[in-house]
Parts: sequence; C-alpha cells; structure tokens
Amino acid sequence: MTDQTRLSWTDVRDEIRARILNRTYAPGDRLPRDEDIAQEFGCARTTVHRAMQDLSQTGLVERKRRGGTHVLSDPVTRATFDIPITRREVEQRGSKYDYQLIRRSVELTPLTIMARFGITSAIKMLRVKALHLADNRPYIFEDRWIDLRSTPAIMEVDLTRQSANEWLVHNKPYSRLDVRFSAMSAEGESARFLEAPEGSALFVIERTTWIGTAPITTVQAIAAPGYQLAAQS
Amino acid sequence: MTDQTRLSWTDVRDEIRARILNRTYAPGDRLPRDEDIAQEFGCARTTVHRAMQDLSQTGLVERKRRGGTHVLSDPVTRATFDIPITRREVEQRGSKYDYQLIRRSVELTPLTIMARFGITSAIKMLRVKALHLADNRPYIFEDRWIDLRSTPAIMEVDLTRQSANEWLVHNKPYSRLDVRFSAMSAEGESARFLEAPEGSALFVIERTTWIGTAPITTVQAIAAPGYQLAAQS
DNA sequence: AAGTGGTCTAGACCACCTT
DNA sequence: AGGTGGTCTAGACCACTTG
Repeated sequence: MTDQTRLSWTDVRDEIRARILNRTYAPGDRLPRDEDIAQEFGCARTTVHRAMQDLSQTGLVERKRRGGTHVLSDPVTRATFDIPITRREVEQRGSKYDYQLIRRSVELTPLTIMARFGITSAIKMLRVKALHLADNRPYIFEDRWIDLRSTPAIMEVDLTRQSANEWLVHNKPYSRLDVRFSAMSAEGESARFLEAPEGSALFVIERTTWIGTAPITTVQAIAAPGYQLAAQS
Repeated sequence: MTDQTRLSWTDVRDEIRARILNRTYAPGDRLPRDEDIAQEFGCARTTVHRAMQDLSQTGLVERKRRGGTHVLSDPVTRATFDIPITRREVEQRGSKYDYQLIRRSVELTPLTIMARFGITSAIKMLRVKALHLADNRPYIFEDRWIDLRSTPAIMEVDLTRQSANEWLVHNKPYSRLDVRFSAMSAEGESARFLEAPEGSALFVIERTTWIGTAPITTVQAIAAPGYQLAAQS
C-alpha cells in the first residue's frame, strides 16, 4: 500500500530542513539541483522551488543561479518584528490610549537628522514632540522630523488631536524604511516626560522613511522603562 | 507600437503597491480577485499570486481564502533583523575578535529561566558566562543556560577555546526561536565585565531556542554601550 | 559556454472561509 | 454552498554566474 497523498511544498521544505539539521547536507554543502530533488520526491520542480524559496528566506540556504543551492555555513538568527502604531499597540494590550502634543515647530535640520536621511544640506522641517500614554502613564516619547517637501499636508493637520505617527501611517505610505534599536539613559526631556528617574535605561526605536529617494519622516521613539520588543515567530 | 516586454511579477507587485499608495485601493478596501487582476494585466493568475504573496509578506495586504485580498487598514512597520554569530559580527566590521570564558557551572534553573523556556519544574542546566571582545575591548557579555537533556554533548566542549554561542550555532540547529530586545542599566557583573559605568544604558538581546518542544538554550546577551541593531532592509 | 535557479503559462483541483 | 486564494503539474524560456 503506497501513500496516495500528494506532496506539498511544505513537506519538501520540512524534509530538506530535516536533512540540513541531520547534517545529511552539512553547512557549506551544495544541495542537489532542484530538478534532481524533484525527481527524488516525485514532484514538479516548481514545488521544490517553492520549498527552497522558503528555506532561503529563513536564512538556512543560499541560492545562486549557476552556483546552485548551498547550506549556509554561518547561520544567522533571523527574526521579523512588527512595530504597530502606538495607539494600536496600547489598545491591544487592553490599556487606555492617550496622546499629548508637546511641541510643534519648524526648524532647520541639524547634522544628526541630515545623516539619518542621507541629505547634505540643512532644510526646514516640521518638528513634533509628543507623548503617548497607556492607562494615563507615559509610554513613549517621540521626537519627529517631517519633510515638508514630500509631506506638505501635515501642516494642515491638527496634531493636538491626532498623532503625527497615526496620520502618517494612514496617509503617507513609504517605499523605503530604516529601523534601528538602541538603548539610552534617561536625561532631560526624556526623563521628565516619561517620568523616569534620570539615568534609567530606556529602549529607543529610530525609524526613518522615504518615498522613492525623498525623505518623509524620521522619528526617535523612546519607550518608558520596562519596554520590551518581541519577535513575531 | 506596443510594449512587447513580458510582464513580471515584480511589475504587478509594483503597480498594485502604487495603487495602494495612490489610494486607488484605500486602506480596508477589498482588491479585485487575482483572476480579474490577471486579466487586466494580461498575465497568468500565478503571476498575480506571486506578486500578492510578496505584498502580503510585507504586511501591506491581507489575504484570506474566501474573503479575498484586503488592504490593511492599520499598517505595521515590519522589519527583519539578522543577528549573526558574535565573532562574525565583529570580524565583519574589520575588528579583532576575542573571547573569554568567565564561568561554567551546573545549576538549578531559577524561575526566570524556567519562564523563558516555558517549563514548570526546575532542572539542572549548564550555565556559561562569557565575554566577547572587539579590538580588545568588551563587546558583549553573555549569560547562557543550556539544557543538558537536549544537548549533552556541550559537556565535552572546551568552552575556553570556543564560545558556546558558536558551538551551538554550528552543531545544534533549532526549530523554534524567541527573541526579545530591551534596555537595562549597567550594574554589578554587567558593568564590571563590559567596563561600563554603573547605571549606563545597555542594549539587551534575549534569545531562547527549542528543538521541537525541548529547550536547547537561552541567553541574555548584554552589549557594551553604544551598540545599535539595524534592520536589514 | 553551459549549467542552474527564476519565472511564466494554462489548466486543474483543493482547502478554507464567509455568507 | 459557493467563491476565493493556495497549490500542483508540465513544459518552456530566460537570466545570471561561474568555470
């Protein structure tokens, strides 16, 4: 009695992955051609391709056109993070969300901001400082710069009622993104607004977006003590 | 004269994405069926499917079997991070890598560690504290627990010569992974080994792996001040 | 120059979910 | 119950890259 079930690409993926874990295919090894694997499994090459595509995205193998498929010899830990809108993040935890505009001004970009955008001359941008609260406690303090050339409409938005964060997400999609995580000590504004003791460790998310090559916004979001970011899966 | 070039799935993806950015398809909207889009573009449904697959992975749309494809109304920022082996990370920056074993012991797991693994009874695990150096300066201090049931071979490894980090990556693949980022203040051991002033902000990566449901290892890696983690793309 | 992965097509069937 | 996305097949051609 033979197995009548049709092979799916996940089956192929799992078997190949198992062999890599087994060291049947050891780090650095070259795997058989897709076509040979297809023959071994008795499926179409497309199915093998789909499986390999997944393994490649996971960072387990590397594929090159003429070079074939190789097991990566220095595996990396690859994790995907979803960074939601702050309001949504707070509400999903079942907390009450509030938002306060702290300051709104038009300023010349300092060097640090120019560097983030990769531009070489200072220009005037809208700068917005704001505080997100969860259950009436400070949650995230953000210091944001918005390029008025790509996003002039932001000038008409009432930022006392709606966060720039939220307006941008709903009205200004980006094509390129840069995200960085780091840690900093609470000091001055960040300590005051987050009601954190001076010197306490804060988690910082820095996010910069462009549309094409045109800057949209860059934000430094500083989270209150205890903040933790977890990978999705 | 008509365009003779064959349409590729990236073209379809780019056009659909443009329409989403355009608000031709607004947040929350349902997109036409794959087949209709295929007809509009004059390509096979498979090609549209490939494009949609990409948009779905990027977090721009959501697809459900009978429900069709919808533009996400609360877009999330999705970023993928590669966390390489520490040695490789240091060497790729062109720095000299060194490693020191600080302590090696067999201990009962405290509650915090049991929680990370999701186990309910304390067991004895190998605990390894070590320091990674870049150009002779402290770079990352790690405190690691290794489950001897899943990874007994670690007892035979000379951890004064090779980091547990590296041995595990090359010899013990995992099937499940949990990663968390946070910030903490330098204190006690972390301050001493990283040569960081007490109270300075440190970036912390917490990584836990399992094979099936069996714990392999959990590590708290504390980076020296100034450490920054950037998204791949 | 040739081998390998990448993609496209056309058609079929399946699986899931919403109505 | 029916519509939609998910997948599989078989064959073809293309594009990259390495020997």
